[in-house]
Amino acid sequence: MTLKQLEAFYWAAKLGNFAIAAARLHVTQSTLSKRIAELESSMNHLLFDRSGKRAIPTEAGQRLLAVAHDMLDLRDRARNTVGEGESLRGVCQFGISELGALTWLPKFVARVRLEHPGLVLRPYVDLAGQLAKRVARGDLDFAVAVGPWKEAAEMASHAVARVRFSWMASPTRIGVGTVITQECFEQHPVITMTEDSGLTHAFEVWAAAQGMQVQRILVCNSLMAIAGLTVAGIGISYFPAEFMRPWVERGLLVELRSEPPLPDLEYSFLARQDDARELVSRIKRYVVEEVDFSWDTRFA
Amino acid sequence: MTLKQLEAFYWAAKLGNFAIAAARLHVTQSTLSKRIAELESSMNHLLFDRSGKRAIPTEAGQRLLAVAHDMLDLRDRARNTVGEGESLRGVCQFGISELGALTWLPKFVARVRLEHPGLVLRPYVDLAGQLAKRVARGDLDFAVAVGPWKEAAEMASHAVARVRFSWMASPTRIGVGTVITQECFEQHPVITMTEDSGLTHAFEVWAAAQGMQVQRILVCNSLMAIAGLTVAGIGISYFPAEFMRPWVERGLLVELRSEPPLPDLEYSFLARQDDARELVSRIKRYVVEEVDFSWDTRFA
DNA sequence: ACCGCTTACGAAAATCGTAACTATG
DNA sequence: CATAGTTACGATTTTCGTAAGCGGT
Repeated sequence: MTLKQLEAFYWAAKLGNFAIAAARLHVTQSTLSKRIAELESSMNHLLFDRSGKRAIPTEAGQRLLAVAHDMLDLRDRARNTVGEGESLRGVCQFGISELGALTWLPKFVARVRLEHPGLVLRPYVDLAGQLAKRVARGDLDFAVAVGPWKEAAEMASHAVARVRFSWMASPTRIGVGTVITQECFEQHPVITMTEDSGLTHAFEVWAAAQGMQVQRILVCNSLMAIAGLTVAGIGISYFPAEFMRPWVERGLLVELRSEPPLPDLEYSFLARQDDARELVSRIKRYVVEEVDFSWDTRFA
Repeated sequence: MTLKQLEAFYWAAKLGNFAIAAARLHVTQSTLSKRIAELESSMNHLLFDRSGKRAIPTEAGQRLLAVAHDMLDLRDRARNTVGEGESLRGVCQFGISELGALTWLPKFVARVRLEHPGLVLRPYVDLAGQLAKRVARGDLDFAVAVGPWKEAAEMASHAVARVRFSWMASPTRIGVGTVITQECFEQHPVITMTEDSGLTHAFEVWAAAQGMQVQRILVCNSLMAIAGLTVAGIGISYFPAEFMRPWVERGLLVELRSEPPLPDLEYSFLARQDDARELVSRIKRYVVEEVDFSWDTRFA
């Protein structure tokens, strides 16, 4: 029994398909098939029922699956536990949403710089879609963005924060207390971020669920720019409620309820699934600890 | 990183010596050394401080050690969980002490036969020393006996029961309430089991600790025979208190206190350390559950 | 010089991918 | 006939043991 065999078995069982599992592990299907066959023979048990089209784990396979998962987990732990306590060095390129950049990024950077003086951080601010693509390509070590919203098999995501969003507009455009309905979208232009944005994606899902038709005359890739446009009375938009509070308090924007309300957005830590580098797992811990979308650079 | 490497590292760290670890794993020192070197290079960390004579794990090694242990544990679990639920087949030869044979063996056999009709059980009754030797040689799959009392590196033992022992004699030989002291050993012959017995070994340890000189005129390899001799008033001996109660209650024997009292004896499940067969691990569970030295065939 | 580990090297075995093959829906 | 998995086979890589090397005591 080897770790490779267990890994092959695990992913084949998990994905229900040898070919996909093989791709996942960067080996040919033949290799994967053989690894599983070896495992089966070393255990004297068939692990898959191959009669159908999908590869279904047998009873024995089911039992092994849980143990195999723990093994692989432990393998990653072993890899990372060794370098523990030493400070990281090298370069870490990561993606971050604009909102993140304006809220928790400085604290995060400060903390990491303090504990890992030898590590060069290269934050890259962009929309969720772009970030995901870059992580998948390996340009970025990880990203923190809204998601996951495009199912990509090779990506692992881990939710790190929920953020409440509200519709907002300038009080010169819309009365305080107005409830956003389909009607509003006919009267007011909606300003959204570009398509690649996680925010926009969430909005589209929401609008589609209500069967709403929306005129979107303005699309922009910067949250702060949209905020400016909204304050100027160009249209209505939706923002992280907490983050915009200063504007609301100064009377530049009013918060509007909608029926149904916008769902909270989930921000996730996004990395390649097969990236077990110590760098990633350790930095991830800092992200989990430091992410705080209510903290705000503007008032720090 | 492979399981072989982790195993090599684990035993080298645990035993503090590459050569012994290599023997333990049935490979040459060169192979073991290389496996560890590979592990070190795959981790980019030295795992041992080789400066001294003993191989001391480094800081990183220490951390890995715990994880490695869990991994190996999990590997054995993986091997065994797969066949779980199916009934065992084949032959199981195991050793058992006379006391065990007269107490819990029947229940144990009944239970195993019920759940594993395809398994042939071959209990072999002998003294602890012989049993241990046979287990080590591989003649027996396991044994349950007093011990471990000879430190053998390749044996794994797991305590399964404590049994209280008392000095006993015929009331025709010795007054009720007599306290056993050095003096008694000058007046009364002590009947013990042969040297290979765990009981005898425990007695010798005890006697040596008190600095006692003992005349042992009678040595026998059967507990029941010794009981008969003791009832006949030939000498004094020590017995599992609970097991002899029927004799005591019928007035054939009296229980005597000694100063200090005999220690409880620990019975262990004994198997080869490198024997990870499913048979052994599963049968072990039955032993642990069924061992009960107070149950008694004579009255079942 | 001995002990404990590493290195060199060659034989044996494994691993892996290409490509052909088989079975299922 | 297309999809999903297995088998055959040869090239490459890995693994392992023997034996020599090497650095402390």
